[in-house]
Amino acid sequence: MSRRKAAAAAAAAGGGSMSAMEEETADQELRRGPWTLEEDNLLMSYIACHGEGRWNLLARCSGLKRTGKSCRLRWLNYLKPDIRRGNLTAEEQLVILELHAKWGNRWSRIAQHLPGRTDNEIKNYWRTRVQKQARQLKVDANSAVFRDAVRSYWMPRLLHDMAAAASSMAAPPPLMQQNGHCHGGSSSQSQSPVISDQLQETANDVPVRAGGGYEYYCCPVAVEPSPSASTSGSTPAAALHPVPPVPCFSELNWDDQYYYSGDAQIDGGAGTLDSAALLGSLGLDGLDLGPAAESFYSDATLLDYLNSSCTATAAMNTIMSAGGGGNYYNHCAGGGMVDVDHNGTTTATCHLGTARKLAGEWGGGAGI
DNA sequence: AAATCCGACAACCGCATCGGA
DNA sequence: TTCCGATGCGGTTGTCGGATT
Repeated sequence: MSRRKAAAAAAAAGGGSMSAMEEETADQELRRGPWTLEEDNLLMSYIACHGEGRWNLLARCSGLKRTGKSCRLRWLNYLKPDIRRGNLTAEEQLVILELHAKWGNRWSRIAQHLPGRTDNEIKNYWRTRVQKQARQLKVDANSAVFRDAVRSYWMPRLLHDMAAAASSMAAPPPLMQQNGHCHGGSSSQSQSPVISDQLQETANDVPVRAGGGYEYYCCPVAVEPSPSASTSGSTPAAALHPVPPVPCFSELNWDDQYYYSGDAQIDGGAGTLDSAALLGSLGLDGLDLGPAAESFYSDATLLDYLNSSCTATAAMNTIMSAGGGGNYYNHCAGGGMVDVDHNGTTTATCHLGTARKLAGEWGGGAGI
């Protein structure tokens, strides 16, 4: 749009038609482009006195030579006091990836679940980071292949970053390092995940789930969130996940799980997992598994998963959840992950190699 | 050192929706 | 019911600074 057009629009928004001369005047006076400090101060002081809203009136009365739209955008995206600045955390990125998979380009809706973040910021993140990865893979960012790749590689990576950040004193779990796909122990910042290689591999592997050395157990299921619980929790992720009225992980019989071999389910009842020993082996002594277990929200599908997957991985999920302090994801285990999204999707992914490793290390692996 | 490229993000635009007259 | 202004939303562009050539 030309500046003249913008000026005309601004004048129209101001409430009346204008003559050619008035249009010319508006054209000359209307400011565009980056905001100056003086303009910001003017806008902030006006809003401090009169409050938000009535943006066109604000634009006319504040002395700002801007359109009401421009004022609103500047305030909402930059000046508003509760705006969070800085890089998106791994947790926030996870939320974005999850919610975008669910809702698509509903930036404003997604932003509602990330307090302090604007739709514009999320949109930019998606375009600059996520779509870039898709471009490099030569796949559509909205394609199933890309979503699979994100879920299988990017998300676990972010989960690992979250856990590492929350339990920085603890050494990375051994199983996190023995899987080349999980970037275990990587200290690279989560803000700019370098996943192209992994996603490239994923793009090749995902369509061939069997026989590529991977076995997945994925079980998406819709779970409507409880509106009343949407405000619980102090973190954005916590706010996303109300406690469901279903049995939690702690109620499961740890001695009566099954191991998932990919080819067959093998009764793992003989392998008793000692949670304390598990914690110790991970350098997470003293962690209270209770809250972690509580955070391991469950539903019928998740229980199905637990009954058909690796006990050790499930334990790892719980432990990492405790280490991460979050109750959103439960957690990357060397390429395997359980994702319990209480806004809609439960997805469990188990990496066979990890299952074997865990089972072998921790005493329940007979037959895997 | 200059030119170019590229990522990040602020800002703009058109359109849709809402609400009041 | 219709009109119109205000507001919100998503797509796109512009700008800037750092990295690379």
